[in-house]
Amino acid sequence: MVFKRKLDCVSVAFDYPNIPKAPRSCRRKVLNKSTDDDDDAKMCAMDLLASLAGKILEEGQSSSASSNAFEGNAQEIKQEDHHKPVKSEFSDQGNSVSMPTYENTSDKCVVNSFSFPDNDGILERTPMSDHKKIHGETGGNVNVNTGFEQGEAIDGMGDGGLTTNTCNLEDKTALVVQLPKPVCVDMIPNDSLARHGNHTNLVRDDDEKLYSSRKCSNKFTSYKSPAIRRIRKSKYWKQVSKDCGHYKADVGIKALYRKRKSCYGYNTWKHETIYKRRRSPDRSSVVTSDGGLCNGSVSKLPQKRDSVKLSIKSFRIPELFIEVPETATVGSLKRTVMEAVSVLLSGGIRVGVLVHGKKVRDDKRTLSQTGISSEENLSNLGFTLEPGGTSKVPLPLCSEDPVVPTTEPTSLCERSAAASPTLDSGVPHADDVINSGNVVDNNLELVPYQSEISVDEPSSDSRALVPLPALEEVKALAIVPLNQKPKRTELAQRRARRPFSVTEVEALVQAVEELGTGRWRDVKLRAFENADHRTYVDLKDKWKTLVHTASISPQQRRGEPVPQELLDRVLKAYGYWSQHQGEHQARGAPKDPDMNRGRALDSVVSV
DNA sequence: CTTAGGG
DNA sequence: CCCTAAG
Repeated sequence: MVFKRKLDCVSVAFDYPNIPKAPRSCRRKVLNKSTDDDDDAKMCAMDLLASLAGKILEEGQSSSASSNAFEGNAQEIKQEDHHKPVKSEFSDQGNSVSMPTYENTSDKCVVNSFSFPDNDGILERTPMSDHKKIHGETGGNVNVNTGFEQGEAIDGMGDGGLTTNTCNLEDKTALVVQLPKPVCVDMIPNDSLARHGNHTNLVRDDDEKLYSSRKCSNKFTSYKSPAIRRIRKSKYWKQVSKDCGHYKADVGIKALYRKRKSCYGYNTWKHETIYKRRRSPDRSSVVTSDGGLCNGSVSKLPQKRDSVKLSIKSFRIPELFIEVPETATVGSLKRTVMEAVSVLLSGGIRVGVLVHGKKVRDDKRTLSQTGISSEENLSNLGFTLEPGGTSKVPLPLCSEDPVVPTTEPTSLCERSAAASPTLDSGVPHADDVINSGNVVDNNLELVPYQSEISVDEPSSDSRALVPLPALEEVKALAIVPLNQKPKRTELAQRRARRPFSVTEVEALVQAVEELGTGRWRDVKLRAFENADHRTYVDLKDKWKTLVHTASISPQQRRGEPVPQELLDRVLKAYGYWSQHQGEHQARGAPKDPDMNRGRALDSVVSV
């Protein structure tokens, strides 16, 4: 019961309903993609904890108060949040990284770690450049550390109880969710525990350093028009990659950028799923999400006296990249981190149990059979978090219109209004907004670093990875993510394809006829001012293909057929402007007779 | 930031 | 659609 409450509490932490959709992306897909033969249940973060606990507990305290507990906790948390000065979030422990002086408004950071033992959350930021240092000079492979590499280090407890103080990874790139204060999983009803659960203080992990680098900061500051807005990237990102010194980071950031920019990413929060699971009526001490774990499998232990008590001190999750404009509120920052974590965890995580450093794969075995008992030296017990859980949530689709903010449908657990004024609104508040109105663009970027991992040569990357933990098992685990879904990643990074409609083509042709082929920005402004997803580069490219299309035989054309009439105009304009470079550059439709002579230009569709 | 052009 | 070089 007690432990249950605790779990609920934890779960609550992840339940952020109305979070303004940060760019979710397909990364999530990656996370969910992994398939494992293991019987390990695939579960979400909360479930994870629950599972662990349940697995180890001898007696399945079938508490039925889950729902209530859950809600109750949620409430409390909200209050807590409310009372907590925003400031403390970052200034605690003096460890918190003081924000360097940024010149720009937005910074991309790597969240190396954060923990949430009690109630405070401290987020540290790390500048890419430093990030590199931190992770060693393993080249751009640092990121490969995606997975949950391993867990271990269990601090035995003398009093018969088992305390798994840590379940973390060596990987420093991992985002650490730590529960410094042991979350006791104890069968013995204990109010203190329950209370404890409601007051989680975030404790900063001193081992993990996060920095911010101005290099990684950017200039997504004040855009004026959508057109302009959507143009800063390549250079910028390039810079970042250079500064950061590693490819992976570059990739990740780019992805972030894109996502933020136009919500091309897929909205993949799984809050809903998480929530549902949590709410599941038969959700007991053990979560059985995918036929994986079940109470039965772990309640073999003979008697109560042989029960095993343990507490999981911390879990570490893969590194996350977060981009937050300086103008963002603390609240949005919180949400960002929360979302990142939620996505990551909900994406699918499995728990591995290590006994004496060896992974126990047989879920059917009892703890005692496995050597886990109160009489054993529990320090031999370890847990690992493995990516690879399979999410059942359907892949999110890319929102067609980036301008339309997606509001979290599942706001069962209302977000604390106290956290930030902007919290309850799907739409960022003024202080959150950088751009003129594209909500999406203002959303924070979160990308599980893991998903950013190698794309082309996973094998080589994994090889060059950061030093892996000593344990063989651990190594294997660490590599899993890499080999599991490397390819997918690439796709996620690319902007979704959006074939031009005939209408768009027409508008483009029209504009080019009037402006020529060397003024894409103007074309954009004139004909695609409101098409945020069409950059002038896109238009230029489209024109390029149009010219090509018009030059080939209809049989060779693909995709939605473009009316020959338009193609004719394309060639006409192409020919015209090819001979009149520099002319009419000023503006206005070309009056050159040649242009109109060949065909009835006058019939051009107006606006 | 824009263009222009190759990938 | 991406990336880059160049202005």
